[in-house]
Amino acid sequence: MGTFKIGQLAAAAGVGRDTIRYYERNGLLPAPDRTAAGYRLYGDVDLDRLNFIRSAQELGFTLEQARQLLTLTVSDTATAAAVLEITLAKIKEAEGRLERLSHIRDILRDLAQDCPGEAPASECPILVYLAAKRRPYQDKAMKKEPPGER
Amino acid sequence: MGTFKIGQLAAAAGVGRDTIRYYERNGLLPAPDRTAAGYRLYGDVDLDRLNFIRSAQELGFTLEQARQLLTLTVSDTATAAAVLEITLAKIKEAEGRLERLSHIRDILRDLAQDCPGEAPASECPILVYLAAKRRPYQDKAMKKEPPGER
DNA sequence: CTTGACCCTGGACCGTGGTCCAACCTGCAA
DNA sequence: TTGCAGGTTGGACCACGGTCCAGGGTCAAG
Repeated sequence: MGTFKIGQLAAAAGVGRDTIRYYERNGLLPAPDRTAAGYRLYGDVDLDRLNFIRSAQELGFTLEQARQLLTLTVSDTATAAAVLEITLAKIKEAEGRLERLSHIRDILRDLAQDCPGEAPASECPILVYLAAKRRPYQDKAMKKEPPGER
Repeated sequence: MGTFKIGQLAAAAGVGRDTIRYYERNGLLPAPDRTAAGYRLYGDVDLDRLNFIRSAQELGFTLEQARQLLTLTVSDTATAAAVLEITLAKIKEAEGRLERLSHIRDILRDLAQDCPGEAPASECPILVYLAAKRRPYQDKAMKKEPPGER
């Protein structure tokens, strides 16, 4: 407990020194006190914050979302509803990804099943599938959100 | 049929001109013939290649993998086994992601369920979860592969 | 002849989450 | 005193898959 320099905090949290400075630059950690020589000084709260961030990342939150969640934890006017909103959005996002991804897995699995090990690649149903005609592209003038599973 | 300039190919494939030049630089499309003025000239095979790439991307393949798959389709010595290998790896990858992601969704769903809409944020189980102590970090000296769902 | 649409090149820039580097300063031990 | 581990800064660089831009050339229509 007490105060650490950046290397100690980094070691305790399992991140790099640069990561801590990066978080500071991006508003995930407050600018810490400094020694006379300019060394950053941290306390247990900072370790807690780093751990919070890591937990949030493991749940798929971006750093920006982690920042928002941290703001809510220290706010004394925020209600749980704000946290719930972020979380519900994350759940929807996860479900969308799950659906797309399991669809992809199903297609790949079916194709792989029919693939004869020997035999020239040209007969492989996977390549046949990929080479199959697509409906010709029509504009829709939509931008954003490229293909892939996300 | 016949030959297009880059803008026509781009429109037909539903990608940007820059994307086509980017693919060329990265070996996904062969360097095309040029007019006397230096304009790129494409044919139907190029459209097929672009469509192949888009299909591959939709199945979650990276451009590098798409490039490998394209190489296999034109190779006359390659066997289906090589394609299968890439595909099986992709399936395993998809399954890993699915597992991690559905685990995340489950946790978020449980937390969201217990979250009281009104009430100060500090009582929200989501924030409580994120603020919970982690087992202190011990080195393991492993690098690579940060947290998150991937 | 000019206009506009299209094409060329090389290079910068985007988001995300860092990582690495040079050049310098500090604090402690031998 | 010197060495070395640690700290400081600003800025460059990584993957990935593009996107955009400036400064020029080309080509057909009016």
